[in-house]
Amino acid sequence: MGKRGSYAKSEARRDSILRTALEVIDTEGYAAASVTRIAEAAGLSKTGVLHHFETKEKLLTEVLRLRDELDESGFADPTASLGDLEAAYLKVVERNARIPGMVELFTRLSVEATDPDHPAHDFFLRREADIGRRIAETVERHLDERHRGAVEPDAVALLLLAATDGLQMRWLLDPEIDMTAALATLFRIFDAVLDGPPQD
Amino acid sequence: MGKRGSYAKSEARRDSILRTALEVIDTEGYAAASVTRIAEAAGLSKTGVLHHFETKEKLLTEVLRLRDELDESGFADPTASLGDLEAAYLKVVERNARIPGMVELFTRLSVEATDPDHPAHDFFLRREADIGRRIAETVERHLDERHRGAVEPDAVALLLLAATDGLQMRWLLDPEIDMTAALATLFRIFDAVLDGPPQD
DNA sequence: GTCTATACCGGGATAGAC
DNA sequence: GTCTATCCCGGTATAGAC
Repeated sequence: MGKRGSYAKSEARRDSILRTALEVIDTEGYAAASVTRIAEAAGLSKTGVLHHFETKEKLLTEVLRLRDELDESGFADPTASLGDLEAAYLKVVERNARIPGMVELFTRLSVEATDPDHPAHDFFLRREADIGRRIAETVERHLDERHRGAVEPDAVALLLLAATDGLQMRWLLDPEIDMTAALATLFRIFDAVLDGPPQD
Repeated sequence: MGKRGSYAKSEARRDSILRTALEVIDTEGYAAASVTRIAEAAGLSKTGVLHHFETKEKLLTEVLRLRDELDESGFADPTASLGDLEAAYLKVVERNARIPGMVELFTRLSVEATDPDHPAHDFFLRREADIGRRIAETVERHLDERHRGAVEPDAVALLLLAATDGLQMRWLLDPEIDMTAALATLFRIFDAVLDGPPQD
């Protein structure tokens, strides 16, 4: 040992780079998601940044991971109600609607990561599974309080996530789209079905 | 004048190239969506293909436009019922679930075309508006028969389109996903709400 | 282990030669 | 109008300073 200091420094550097990248992309848009620009903003050279993350793709994957961590505060709660979930979810989407750069980064990486060989492939697979499971659990619990069997929680979770991604893509194409309103409508529809009379 | 024959020939060539491209992508996947491969399959040189379409992006945009034409037979009918729409819609998605190459092309272009300067930007803007309007009209008509005011048709159309795009993206990431089942569930939920008691 | 300098590669834009 | 030369830029690989 005696290397402890180095590890700590490296960790701090990585974190500092990621937070800088996050901010730069938020304020300057997706165009700022270049290694050069991020390095410049973080106060070191391009090579310096790459020393910590190896490739651009890995760096950006970590940026997304950090963003998720910061966003997650809301719907990580396993005891949340459906209303809590909706509120937390809409809050995140509403915030996203002000940072096209980050949404674009997320969407582009989502598509790239479709390739099983892409460094972010596993990240997205896990991410979708994790968030989906948490949503499904909340829906499941909601059903306990009323009546079961009407709708499969997994299907609701999948639809909610897919609709969100699709809306973000569409919003990038046409910023006039009101993502929050559309998702609020979807929640309202879910509510109507989940709270409706039990299926026979 | 005197060039009439050329125009006709050029039109025929364009069409033949597009149909070849469609088939090649369907059978060989997204990797086959290269100008070289398409040219080869269509029996002319790369330059020959580009002579008719200028850039790869414009060529691929036209491929998507042709695919839409071929798919549209189903839900172009302005007198269709909600059930008809659902059947036609699910048929298209079900077919897509067998041709990852075309879905990948569509998804990738969707994201690229997000840029207002992209040659396919207007195409996608118009496409989404057109299909959305048609869906909304069908929903609207469905509401006439029962009760209005419960849900805005435009919101339903937007959600359906967004969910479809999101599901396709997710399916590319994880082919285990059953897109058709998920969309069938969404239709079922829409039905439940639209057929429910009028809102007060 | 952290970081810089430099050079390389590929794509896209630009400009000038023909 | 085309073809080529050149340059810039972003990402990557290597050598070496500290």
